[in-house]
Amino acid sequence: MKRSSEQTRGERTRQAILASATQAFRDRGYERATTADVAQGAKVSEATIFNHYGSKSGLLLEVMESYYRDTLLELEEAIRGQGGPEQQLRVMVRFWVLRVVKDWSLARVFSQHGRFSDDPQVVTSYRELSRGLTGRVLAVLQNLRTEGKIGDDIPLYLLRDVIFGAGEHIALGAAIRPRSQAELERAGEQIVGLILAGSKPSEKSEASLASLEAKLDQVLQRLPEA
Amino acid sequence: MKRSSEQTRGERTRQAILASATQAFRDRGYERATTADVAQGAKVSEATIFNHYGSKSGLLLEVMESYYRDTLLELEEAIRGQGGPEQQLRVMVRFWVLRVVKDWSLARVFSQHGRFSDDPQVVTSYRELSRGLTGRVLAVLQNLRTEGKIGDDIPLYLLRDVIFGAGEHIALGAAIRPRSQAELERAGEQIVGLILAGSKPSEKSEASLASLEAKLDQVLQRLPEA
Amino acid sequence: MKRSSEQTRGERTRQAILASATQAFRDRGYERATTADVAQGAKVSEATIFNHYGSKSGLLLEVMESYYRDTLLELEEAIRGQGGPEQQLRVMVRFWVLRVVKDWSLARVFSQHGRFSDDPQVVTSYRELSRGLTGRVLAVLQNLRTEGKIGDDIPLYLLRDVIFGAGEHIALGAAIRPRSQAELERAGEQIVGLILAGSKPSEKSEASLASLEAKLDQVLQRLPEA
Amino acid sequence: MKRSSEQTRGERTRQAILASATQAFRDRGYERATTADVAQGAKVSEATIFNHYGSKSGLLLEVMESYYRDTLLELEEAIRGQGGPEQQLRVMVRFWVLRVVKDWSLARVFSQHGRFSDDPQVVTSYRELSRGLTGRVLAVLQNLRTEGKIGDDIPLYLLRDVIFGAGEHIALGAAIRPRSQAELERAGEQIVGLILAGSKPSEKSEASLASLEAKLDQVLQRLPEA
DNA sequence: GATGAATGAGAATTCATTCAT
DNA sequence: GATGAATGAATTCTCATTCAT
Repeated sequence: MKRSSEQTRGERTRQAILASATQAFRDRGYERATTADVAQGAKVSEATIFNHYGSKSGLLLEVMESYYRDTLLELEEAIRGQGGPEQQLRVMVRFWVLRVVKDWSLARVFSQHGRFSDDPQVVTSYRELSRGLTGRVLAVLQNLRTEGKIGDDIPLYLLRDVIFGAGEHIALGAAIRPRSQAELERAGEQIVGLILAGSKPSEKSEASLASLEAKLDQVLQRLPEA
Repeated sequence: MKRSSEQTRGERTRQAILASATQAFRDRGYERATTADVAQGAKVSEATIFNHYGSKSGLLLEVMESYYRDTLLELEEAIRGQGGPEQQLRVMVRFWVLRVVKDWSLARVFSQHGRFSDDPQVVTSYRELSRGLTGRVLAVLQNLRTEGKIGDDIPLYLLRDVIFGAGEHIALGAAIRPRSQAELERAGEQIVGLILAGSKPSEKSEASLASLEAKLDQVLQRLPEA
Repeated sequence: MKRSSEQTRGERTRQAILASATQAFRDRGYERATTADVAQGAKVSEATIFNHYGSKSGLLLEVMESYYRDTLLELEEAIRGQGGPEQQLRVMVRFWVLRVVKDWSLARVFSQHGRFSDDPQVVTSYRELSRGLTGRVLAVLQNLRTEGKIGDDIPLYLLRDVIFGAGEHIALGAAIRPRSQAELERAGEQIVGLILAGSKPSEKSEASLASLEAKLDQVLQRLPEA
Repeated sequence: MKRSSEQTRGERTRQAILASATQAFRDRGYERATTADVAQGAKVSEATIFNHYGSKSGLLLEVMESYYRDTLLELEEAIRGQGGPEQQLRVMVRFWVLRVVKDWSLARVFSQHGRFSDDPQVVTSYRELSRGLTGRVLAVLQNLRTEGKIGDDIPLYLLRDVIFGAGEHIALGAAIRPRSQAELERAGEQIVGLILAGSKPSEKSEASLASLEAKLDQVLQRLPEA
């Protein structure tokens, strides 16, 4: 009995369990999702789950890792070939808002248990994984600062917190009063707008307008009167 | 055996349970805090808890209500007598950041179970209570818009989400790398700065753009026709 | 609803559980006796067992302590008022043989898990308890040595091992081919006989021979010449 | 790929499993040694164990048989060419003490499960096997009795129980306070000494000496003073 | 008002065993 | 011969909840 894909039976089972667990954690949270739920969802026996993942927290670990891996891959994909850091930031924030709206519950499970799990591996792994994501954003913010688009007086971590925190709260609101994709993208744009406008070096922007004006004055002086 | 305060014995017991439960939920989260923990902390038997609060979720309900009531009271206190809405916003954000850093775990318990509890009363109540808090912020933001300090193009709920979301993420970061009170207050200031600067109506920059355009018109006039 | 004895309900339940557990461990051994078995035997729910004893190994601990306490008490009772150490030893060995025949399985559970339990309390406690018992025997052996009835060349611990080991093996044999109480008491006597005869200082038998010879000389002197 | 010995692959696998199982039972006891442990130790899959031995208790059966077979062989080897039965007894006891000290845990597994296994084959087989061993000792004791070195009043099974029981208890003590090989051999000698001295035909025994002495005293009283 | 005592309904985890390949 | 994969049946333990006193 062959399969088109080259997965072994075991591999397929693992995937089924992982998918079912992801769903279960999303729907019911970690503690209320039981291994029996997951087994049922994956159409395997509970014992099979333990054969593959060792423990419930081992399952969480892999759900987390797989989820972050995918997310990071999609994020890279989304910003590939985007021009400057500003454009990258726009894409990232949009991406993040949409993603967190879709998967808010899951993200919350990760952030809760990634911090407080009894299983130290979960904690360690979560820290690394989430750093992978936020680090990506911090890097772009750093580029923007280098380009002079973000002032020196505001710490980047704060902007990062604004991005991720606002994203989450939008998701949270969206859970109660659903919003269209367009609205969400717009919200993403506006967050970026807020950040760039609110944190741009203040003297400088007015300064450059002023500098333009000064140059125009020079042009005017050199031109004959109308 | 008298008591200076006029609480009955029952009332004192209720308070002890409430305090213990608050602590337990803060320390261990709702699911992992057991009624036995709470009973031990309050130095009463488990049965007494059920006499007073009927169920574990009933206990959560009262913890939540009592916490929000206190918080809202303190918030009102803090902004009492503050001048304009801008100043009020500053105070509120600073208050919120400090509060959420202190009680992040508890806030998370509320927000998690306020949304997903099996007990519908908890859900209903949470919605109202948190609206009470965010509504307070929205009102001030509305005032700022009326004063022309916030542009029409950015929805206020987004600014609210930025405030609350950023606050939470700062708290979250502070749990790993603790920050001094001064730093936190500064972060609060900067969030307000970001919001006000980033969302201020664009007349100002339009003003200088207009001035530039006027000058360009002059240039065009002085140049010979093509 | 009163009880003739002054035990509380809880106390009665504890006793019932203890009795049932003792029986279950005796009948099936520790690992194969389940907490469900014990609960059924005590006519309580499984949860009640855990309320009272905390864990299965906690239950074993108390079964062990209670059993040793009783046994030691009965032993003291049995040797109370017995004359010299030799008589005491006889009583003890007889007691021990009868006891171990009756409770061989239980003793084996203790000795197995008292040594290899994962629960360190069980191990510690077992060591103390069994020392209490064997110590009693060693003390009597020591007295016998002081009285010159046991030679210096044989270590007492060996005699102790003979007593306890032979007792167990008799019990073991009795499990296959049952023996009457009289037979068992006789076996006890014989073990003591073996020990006293086999380990008595060798000079002594020569001494008494010498004493006999001396007396015979006296007799000869008093008798008329042939 | 050749092998010097002529074992087939299957045979080699069987051996590896047997060795690993023996070790596992010794280290962890029957119940707590899992088939997974055994498989890991033998570097085969769990399924292979079942191919070869059918069940866990089938595995125990073969471990037991193989162990007793080896032990009996070594015992025969040890007493081969030893002179009289007394010398044979000495060798046997010494052998047994050393062996049981080394393999006390394993012996205990056999004796426990040989008696109480659910698998009747294990029980039957254990009975035969252990009879093979103790029978060997009984035979020698019988010879000693025939030689007049053991009195008629003490049953031989009791002496056998003393030998095996004392051996086990010495082993048990040695597990806590390790003893040198010399000490153990000495203990073996002393047990034999005890048995031979303690059970030798009673003509010379102290009881009759005492009785003789008593009669002499009577004679002396009836005789006139010298 | 308070509590000692008891419990039902799970929960995760273990483990010998089977079977298709 | 060997094994990867799967599983049924337990098993210990937890916890909110009830109720007689």
